[in-house]
Amino acid sequence: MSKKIRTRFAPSPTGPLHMGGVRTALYCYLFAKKNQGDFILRIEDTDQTRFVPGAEQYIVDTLKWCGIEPNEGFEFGGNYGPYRQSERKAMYRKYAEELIEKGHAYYVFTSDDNWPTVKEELIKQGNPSPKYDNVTRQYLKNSLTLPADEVQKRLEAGEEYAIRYKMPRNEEVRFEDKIRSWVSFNTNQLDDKVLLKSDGMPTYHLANVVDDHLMEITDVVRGEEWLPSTPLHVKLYESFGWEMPSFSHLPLILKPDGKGKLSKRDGDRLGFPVFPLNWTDPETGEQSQGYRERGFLPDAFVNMLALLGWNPGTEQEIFTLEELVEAFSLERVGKSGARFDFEKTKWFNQQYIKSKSNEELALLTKEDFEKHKYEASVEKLAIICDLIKERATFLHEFPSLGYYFFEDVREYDTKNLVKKWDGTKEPFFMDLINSLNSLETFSAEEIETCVKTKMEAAGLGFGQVLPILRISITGTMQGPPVFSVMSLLGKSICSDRLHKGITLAKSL
RNA sequence: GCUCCGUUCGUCUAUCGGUUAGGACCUCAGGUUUUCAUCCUGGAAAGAGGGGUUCGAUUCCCCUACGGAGUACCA
Repeated sequence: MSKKIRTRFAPSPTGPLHMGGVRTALYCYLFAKKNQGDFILRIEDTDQTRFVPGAEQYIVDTLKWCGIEPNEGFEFGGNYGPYRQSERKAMYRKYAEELIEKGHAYYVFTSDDNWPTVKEELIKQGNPSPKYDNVTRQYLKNSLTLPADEVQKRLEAGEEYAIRYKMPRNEEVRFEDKIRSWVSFNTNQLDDKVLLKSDGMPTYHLANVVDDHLMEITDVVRGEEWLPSTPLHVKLYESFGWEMPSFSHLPLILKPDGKGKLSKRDGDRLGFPVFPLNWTDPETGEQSQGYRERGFLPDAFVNMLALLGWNPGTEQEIFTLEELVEAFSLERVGKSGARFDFEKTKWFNQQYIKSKSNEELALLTKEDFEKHKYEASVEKLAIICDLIKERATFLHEFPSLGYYFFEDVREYDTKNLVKKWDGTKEPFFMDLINSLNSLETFSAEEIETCVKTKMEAAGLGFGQVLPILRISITGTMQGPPVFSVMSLLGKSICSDRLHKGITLAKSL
């Protein structure tokens, strides 16, 4: 019996969760669920200077909206807490010191740490990125170069210090990435990363390894930007003597045009959201629109994200969350970055809107209708949704697509009305109105047969009658079948609008 | 600069040495629909370049080019 699979999503609360982050969370979730495992949310807030109020709640809200709720974690409970690293602060120093005892790390006292100045000097000399590494540390002031008794004295005096990892020289570090297969680095390229900062907080590197171990994480699924620091994490596991999790580094989501990864700027520039939910920056008050508020269904958003970088190897494109869980595997995640395509994203949403039942849509859009002061029962809304859903890409389009069910025609397509109208048709339409008024049930079928018989009797064709009818009723040549619209509108409104339409036609 | 990762239609991608290189978005042309949308049919559209290995490479290896990420007491 192998260990239970446990994955974690570990964002830092520095702002709204980017859609790339959501995708990482989604893949973590899918992988865990696929293997009957647990999905955990851990907040990585070890850099307290970058904390943004509201960001943690945003993460929680996003996961909930997407339907990928953690089994345990921040705000979700569990036995491995606390799940916020700032609340775990006290425990990290012990682990850093364990490394020092084992000879894998060393102290750097803040008071005489000459690295910042040395580094600046090296940059001036043309070294693009000087490293605090196994060579330079010999010439820098730290517990390796200071006399042992002095180090001891300073420690006892309570001097402030940071702890750095002592990266060994010329060692090959290999690890297997589930997406990229074997990756190797030489430690000579690596530097002595800070493990514990002088404020007592761990850096990501220490915290992530310690917490993943303590939380019994079996599979680390994270963004590609972590690939270069993975050898350090591997060395850390080795130094502690801990079992290593598997690693999977996800490719980036790229901007639709040009170069580089997708950023908030691209969304503003090209007119699409990059965040799942609305976000107001607490500092600047700047607003960013979310997918939810833009009228996207969470399942469509999730489906799109899932296929951006992963594919099942079949031609299926529409997946429920359950189906995604069933079909998912990390091995089928692509290696290269995927350019984001908003057109395709819209297509997904359209597919999901079409596939929803009329009742679901009614419930989903009720609020949008009410925002426009359009009140109707869910039953009636369902009928309206049925008529317009194939014409909608976004949820919020429903009210405008069906506004004429709630208020008078705002704007007439006079161009087409003029084209189709001539005075000789007036008697026909007056007669038609009378006949319609005498109809029993005013059902779509009944209206249609009525119009047809009248038309035939008068020797008129669809093309001569329908456009006028349609424009009178809805103002436009576009839209759902007129007879259904008329039926829903009812006899008296139709009669009124027809009269109005004819009057308008005559005046043009 | 250095390290690592990557490279199939405009975009997302399938292909695990032999295919007319398949699908989807977009796009174009038809058809259904009184209109629009939906839907259906069809078209256009791809293996970065150069070397190998092989009877045979999109597929395996190397080089080049290009792209990306990292290079903080940020995550």
